[in-house]
Amino acid sequence: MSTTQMLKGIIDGCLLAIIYEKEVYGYELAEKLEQYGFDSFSEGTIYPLLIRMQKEESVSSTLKKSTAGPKRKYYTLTPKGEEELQQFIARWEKLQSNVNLCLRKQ
Amino acid sequence: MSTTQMLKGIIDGCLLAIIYEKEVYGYELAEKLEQYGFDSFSEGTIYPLLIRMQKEESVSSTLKKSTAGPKRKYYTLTPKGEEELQQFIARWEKLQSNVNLCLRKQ
DNA sequence: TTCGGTATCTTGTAATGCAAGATATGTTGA
DNA sequence: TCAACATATCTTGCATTACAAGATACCGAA
Repeated sequence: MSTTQMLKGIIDGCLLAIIYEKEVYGYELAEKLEQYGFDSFSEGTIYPLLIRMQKEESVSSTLKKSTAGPKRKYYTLTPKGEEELQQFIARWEKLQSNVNLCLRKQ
Repeated sequence: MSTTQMLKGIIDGCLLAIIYEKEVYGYELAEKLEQYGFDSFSEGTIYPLLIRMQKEESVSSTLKKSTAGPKRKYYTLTPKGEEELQQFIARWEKLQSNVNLCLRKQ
């Protein structure tokens, strides 16, 4: 993952972090991101990302019955996903530092 | 500018911040970004951005002779650009806080 | 006069976030 | 019973983006 991916891929990292914390399903992820202050990540953003991440073997999923509604697809991190989370954190911290260097000057 | 633009448009904000600090030309901007820790923003990224920002009247430019080489196009912020810089700073701070909320949990 | 460094710009590509909407399941109440 | 609603996932198509690669041009010095 290059710097490009970093700039564009901030949500990926957030998803990894939330999944790491606790097994969650897609719909729940959208709600959590909103709780954390993001302005509305539609499912049109999240589901394709989860599918991609599963194809890349960063997450795995299992279907479970819901109390109300169709089956939920719960996601957990694979070892590869955990590694990617660590790499994301490192890149995110570098990005923060770089951008803040640009801004501090004024 | 939406959240999408925010995620993708971090470099825009950095350019605005650097130009605000001091009149600069494109080639110089690429060097500064590298100084600040960014991993190599090629001119293929920066020049199209500057052209777009000028079209949107966030920056204005004047040509000046160089000590060595072709004329340099020096950029300064317009009032609109200054306003956008302030908006970028606000969005950047919100983004930092949101992402760090996701990460802090683990 | 040619070579290397400086400087800007263009073209084409892959990836991204998302709006919009399709699809499916379960609960509830009229 | 069955219509309405909330839950839940997935797909399609679009505009934007960062960037690699390379074209163009100018200048000074060897």
